[in-house]
Amino acid sequence: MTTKTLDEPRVDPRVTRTQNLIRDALKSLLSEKSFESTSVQDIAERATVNRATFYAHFQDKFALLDAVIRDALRQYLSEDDTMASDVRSLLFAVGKSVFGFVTAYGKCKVDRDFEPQFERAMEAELGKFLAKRFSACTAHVIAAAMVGSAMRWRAGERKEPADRLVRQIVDILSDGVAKSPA
Amino acid sequence: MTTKTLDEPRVDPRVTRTQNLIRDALKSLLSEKSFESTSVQDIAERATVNRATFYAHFQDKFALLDAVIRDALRQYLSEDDTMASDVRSLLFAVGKSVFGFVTAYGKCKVDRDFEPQFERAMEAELGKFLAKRFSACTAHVIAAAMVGSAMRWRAGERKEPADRLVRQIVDILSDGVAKSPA
DNA sequence: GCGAACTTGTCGCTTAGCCGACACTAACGG
DNA sequence: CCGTTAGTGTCGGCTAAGCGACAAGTTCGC
Repeated sequence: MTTKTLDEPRVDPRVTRTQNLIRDALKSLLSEKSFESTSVQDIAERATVNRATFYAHFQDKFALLDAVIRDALRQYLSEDDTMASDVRSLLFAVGKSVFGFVTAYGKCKVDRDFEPQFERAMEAELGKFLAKRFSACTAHVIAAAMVGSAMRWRAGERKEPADRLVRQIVDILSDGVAKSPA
Repeated sequence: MTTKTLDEPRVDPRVTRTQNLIRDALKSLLSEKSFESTSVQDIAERATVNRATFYAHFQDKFALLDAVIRDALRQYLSEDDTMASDVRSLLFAVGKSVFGFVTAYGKCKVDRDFEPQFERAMEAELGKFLAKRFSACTAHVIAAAMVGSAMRWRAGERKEPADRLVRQIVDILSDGVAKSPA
């Protein structure tokens, strides 16, 4: 059962195609060079799309990066067993998704533009996902905790095993800070 | 040194893109099903291109197959050391290219439409290539001999080693039938 | 300081591609 | 036999994408 709610507003196939071309172009470029040193021209060229066409679809390269990251994370979140009913297993599944996602993007060149965008996009998308299960406030607390931890772990070059870290985070979130060991 | 003769008539990037999309679509489909059972609709769909657009670029699916095959063979012929000056090594290099090419297309489903088209396209393209070195008549004799042998070899499921066969063909072509063993 | 080279957004005009519909042919199956 | 289904090739009207040029901003090195 795909999510076909029947009221899709008909989208020109050219539009979806060029959007995909542009998205793929950025992904491909990010595996070669830093986001900072990647220009809109580079992206358009790689996508075999005119530069003006790029701007017809995205406000700038940051908006594109945002879209790409959010889509990819949504993919991760939908695949996993994130449909668990009880809170602990749900959180654990989500945590695994997030850390898996961060690992997948581990090869991207780290630069001043990429990192904050990466974090912001993840947090927003994860928040949106969690809002289906929790109150808005709770959802964003969880999202911030998960993403923040993952980014810290990423920056530390992932020395700790992800699973153990995720378990700790889940413990803290579900039982509260008070009950966690000093 | 690429062949930029300076008088290229400027081609719209959309055109080259859709042509590539269509070509790739056919290649991709041929690795899954027979050419016969592949419709123009299938190709257009896979290429994310409208069916009408297909007809703006190719007369029908046969013309497309022709173009795809010829392009691929040209690739093979340009890569190899087919620039040899003496006739024997030139013929040998060409023979290797042709047999290599046929091998590469060995996985394609064999059907009533594909085979003749395959042979015709190869022969034409190879003839064109050889015409740069030989008279038109000679070129086509060689092309027919090479391609015919390769197709026969292909039909026999390639029992003989290609190298030995190519050597025999080269011997016959360069020294004449009279001198070859019975 | 000041050009040179490069990027960014944006605009009007042109063009390739999408759509829907059309008349046709071919292969089935009741 | 004729209705059903699927494919083919073509057409006129609409729309997204390409082009070239523009002003404006950045980063150089001289």
